[in-house]
Amino acid sequence: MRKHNSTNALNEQAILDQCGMAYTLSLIGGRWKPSILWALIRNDKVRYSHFKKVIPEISDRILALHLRELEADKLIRRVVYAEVPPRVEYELTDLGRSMEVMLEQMTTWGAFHKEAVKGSAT
Amino acid sequence: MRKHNSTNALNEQAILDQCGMAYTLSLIGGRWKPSILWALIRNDKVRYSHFKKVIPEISDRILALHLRELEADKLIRRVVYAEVPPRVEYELTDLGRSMEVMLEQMTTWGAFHKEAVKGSAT
DNA sequence: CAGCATCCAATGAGATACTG
DNA sequence: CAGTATCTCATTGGATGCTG
Repeated sequence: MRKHNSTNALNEQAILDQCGMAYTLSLIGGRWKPSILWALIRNDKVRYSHFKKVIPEISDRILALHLRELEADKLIRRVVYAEVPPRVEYELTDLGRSMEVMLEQMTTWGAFHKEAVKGSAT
Repeated sequence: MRKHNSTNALNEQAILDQCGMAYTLSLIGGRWKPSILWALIRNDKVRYSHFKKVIPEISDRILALHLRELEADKLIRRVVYAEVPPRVEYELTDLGRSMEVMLEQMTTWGAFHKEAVKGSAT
């Protein structure tokens, strides 16, 4: 059977359900989500254009897409100012803030791991 | 320019370099890696066939592939017993153990987030 | 400025069959 | 038992151009 309705997607669903860890990964697992989150953590409010400044390589599509996903996951909030030159700011929600420690730990561990591997890790 | 040597890959490299968080994600970011790691955390030694028991949906290819990656990243160790019926056991390295707390935190946060979103998250 | 829409490329994952 | 090889498909990410 070649044409099933995506084993991949089904599998993912199953995993997300059974393992909170995979669930978490799915929330922050986009290519650029770490960078976006990071920018939000360091700055209270971030404008669309600011994202593009701190993450120059990202494309509009991906940025907008990831922002929407994060918003849908209640991690960030989108604040629109109905002004003449459109202005939109993004900020972390409480939920978003609640993952700061986790993200910092990931950063720390990542650095630690990188060191260990470079050296003579077991 | 359509045919560069993978912007995607280059981007990923750049991210990994600047952000330990993304680096960490890249280590545990495979579809099944969480499950594999989880199995390793709960059991000291896990045989190839055991993985397939606890993760029935995984295919041989992906399992072997992920195991190799984790091994390359020094997170797990592959112990081969040159016996008549081939036996191979996998276990966490010290480095692998060092991420237990992080993974647990991710699990906890994931559960927390799931609850929050289900309710009336901000 | 902020952001969609369309289209294309690259990666990751799955099925199946075969081997030491 | 514990894989490997090949091949295909799904998903994700990227480039470009257009709009309110």
